[in-house]
Amino acid sequence: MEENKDVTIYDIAERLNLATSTISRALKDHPTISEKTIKKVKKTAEEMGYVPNTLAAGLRGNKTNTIGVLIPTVTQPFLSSLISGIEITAQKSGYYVIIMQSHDSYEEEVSMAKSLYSSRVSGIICSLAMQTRDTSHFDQFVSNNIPLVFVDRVPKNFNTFRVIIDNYAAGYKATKHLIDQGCTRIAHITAEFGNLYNERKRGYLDALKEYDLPIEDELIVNLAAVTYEEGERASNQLLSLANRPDGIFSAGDIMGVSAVQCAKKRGIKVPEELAVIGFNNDPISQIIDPNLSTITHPAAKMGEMSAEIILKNLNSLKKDEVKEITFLNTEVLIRESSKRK
Amino acid sequence: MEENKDVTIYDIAERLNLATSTISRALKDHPTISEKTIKKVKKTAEEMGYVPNTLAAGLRGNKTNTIGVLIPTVTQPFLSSLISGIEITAQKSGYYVIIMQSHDSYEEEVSMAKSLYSSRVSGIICSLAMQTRDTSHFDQFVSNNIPLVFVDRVPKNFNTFRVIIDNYAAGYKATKHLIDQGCTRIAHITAEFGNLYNERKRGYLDALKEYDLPIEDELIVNLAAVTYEEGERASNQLLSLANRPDGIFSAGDIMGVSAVQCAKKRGIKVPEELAVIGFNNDPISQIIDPNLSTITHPAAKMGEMSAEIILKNLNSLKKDEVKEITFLNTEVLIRESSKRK
DNA sequence: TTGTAAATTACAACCGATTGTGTAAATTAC
DNA sequence: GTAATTTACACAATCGGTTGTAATTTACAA
Repeated sequence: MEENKDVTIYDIAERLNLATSTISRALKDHPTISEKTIKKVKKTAEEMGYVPNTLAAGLRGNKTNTIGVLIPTVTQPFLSSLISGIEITAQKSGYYVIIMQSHDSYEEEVSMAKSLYSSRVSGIICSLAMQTRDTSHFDQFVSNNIPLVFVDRVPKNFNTFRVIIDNYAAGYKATKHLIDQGCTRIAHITAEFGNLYNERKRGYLDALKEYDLPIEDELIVNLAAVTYEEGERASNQLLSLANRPDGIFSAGDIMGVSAVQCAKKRGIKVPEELAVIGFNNDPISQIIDPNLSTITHPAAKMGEMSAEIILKNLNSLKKDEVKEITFLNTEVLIRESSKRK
Repeated sequence: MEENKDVTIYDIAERLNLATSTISRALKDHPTISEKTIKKVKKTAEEMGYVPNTLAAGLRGNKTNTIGVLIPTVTQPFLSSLISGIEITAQKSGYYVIIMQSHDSYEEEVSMAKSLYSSRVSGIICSLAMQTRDTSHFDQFVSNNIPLVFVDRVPKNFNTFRVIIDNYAAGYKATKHLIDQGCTRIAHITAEFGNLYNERKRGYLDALKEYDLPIEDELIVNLAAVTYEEGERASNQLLSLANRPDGIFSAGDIMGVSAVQCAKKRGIKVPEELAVIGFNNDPISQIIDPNLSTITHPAAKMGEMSAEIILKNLNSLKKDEVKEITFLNTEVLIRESSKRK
């Protein structure tokens, strides 16, 4: 049984009576190799079915043309769009993307960061797991000048590139929109972890303060998980209040959608009796009836930016340099669930 | 500026006055190394901050503990769930997943297959691009005994592992369900490419034949793309017919959802005047009002199975062996959009 | 024709882990 | 106490490109 042994540059060199170094250089259009030789080598390589061995090249050069992506999960619309943006941008520059899911677990994130380092990724893009408090598992990248970009869920005290939206401003804008629509008792559904949600909440609180609207504990529900079921629980809780809110700003579309559906089930009219605005502009927000107003979250764009930052800093990175933070725009997307005027 | 040079087994060997071979074996609990030595080596490795170099190991062993995943896009719910299933299963066995998106382009798929081969993936899982007709770019994997699994969108004449659902049966079941609900004039929205859609359509046609229901060209719409907009176009076309259908079987949930929404806009009652069933059980199918009946598509499970097949066949693969096809179950998920009885 | 610069290609070390084979030391057998 | 095993580790080749430097050839002017 003939094992199909891979064709290497040695085989090509032998066939053409050239040195392997010449083959190697010819294949990448090195200026010191003559046109004729380059053409000849490429043709022969093609004929022999040569496929470069990325591992060998990576080992020698200690780099791999691979960008590691470490995110909680690939199944959330925001994150899969993020990946898509990263992948497309990386692809254009001949880079691969290797994806790992932390499933929001700190332990998995640590282990995967190690794995990514071990496979010598050229750069790493990460959105932190919810459980993550300590980020020292990323130190190895920094101390070895491997570009590291945090996206969306970023650590607070860590000097790396960050690509984020202004969650505070977005939270403020969302709340302000409800106020503009005439809401006077506005509830907030959020999650109990992560700076990201805190910022949105801060925006919510500041908007209420600015317009002298009531800030009450019973109007703020902290969820343990961002799921439809949890959102349902929160919505029911809010809509059962003696003094029911007339507006809900939900820090995620899933919860926003569940709020709309809960209201419908209870015969509460949306947006007349209850205006709802979500966050993210997930596909479901356009499907629900009435359509869910929301805050746009430029997922693909954030992916592109992150990948571009990696690519730009592949060689030029310096350990102690201050890394910039990239803010992307969000917009209030007014749809039926909150349009009263 | 001190470059943090990576710690290698050579460094450990020097520190302990042992041979690199001993270090290498000790780190993986090789039986010929004594307990004491193993303990000592591991402790020192830990202390020195040793991180194995996956590339070197891969080059030497010509294997990489990496599974390549080549799919049209990561942003479709079905595919992101598929990835998730693959990733979780691979992870358990210490395998990484490297993801590439063909964006349904044949050229990109060819180029990416080359890339994956070039990076010496241990196995590859692929769902074909819509444009793909010829699959010879996968021959290299077969001839080099690299396990190859096609999922969902699989080629017809290619002896490899395949993990699929029975699209014919599913199409039949969906149509049969509408018939059971009393529909007598059933339309079908499908896409104009790929065996997968053809099979669903075949099931649809056979169900109609069996119950002597009309099969008419005007009731079958072939879309050029699986998007909401196209679905909307198709739905409007169907609902404008002089002899309007009373049931629609859509080969995807996106189109099913758009059908429901079109009907609502036109004041056609769902399910009373129009029963709709989709395909895939995407998240949006649960959000739309009325909820969309659909066919379950076990995405995560298919991912798990595919990864398991790869893992099982890493070493034992033989070129000309016949590869089995794995069929997974689908079920009719009856929800409001089609429930008349 | 000779000399010098430029163009082209060859040589060989290197990246870091793996592994077949060889060997010295330790243990057991008789 | 010596031979036969067993145990524990060392040696060195290997995987396949990459790259600094040396060597050779070519080109062209003087």
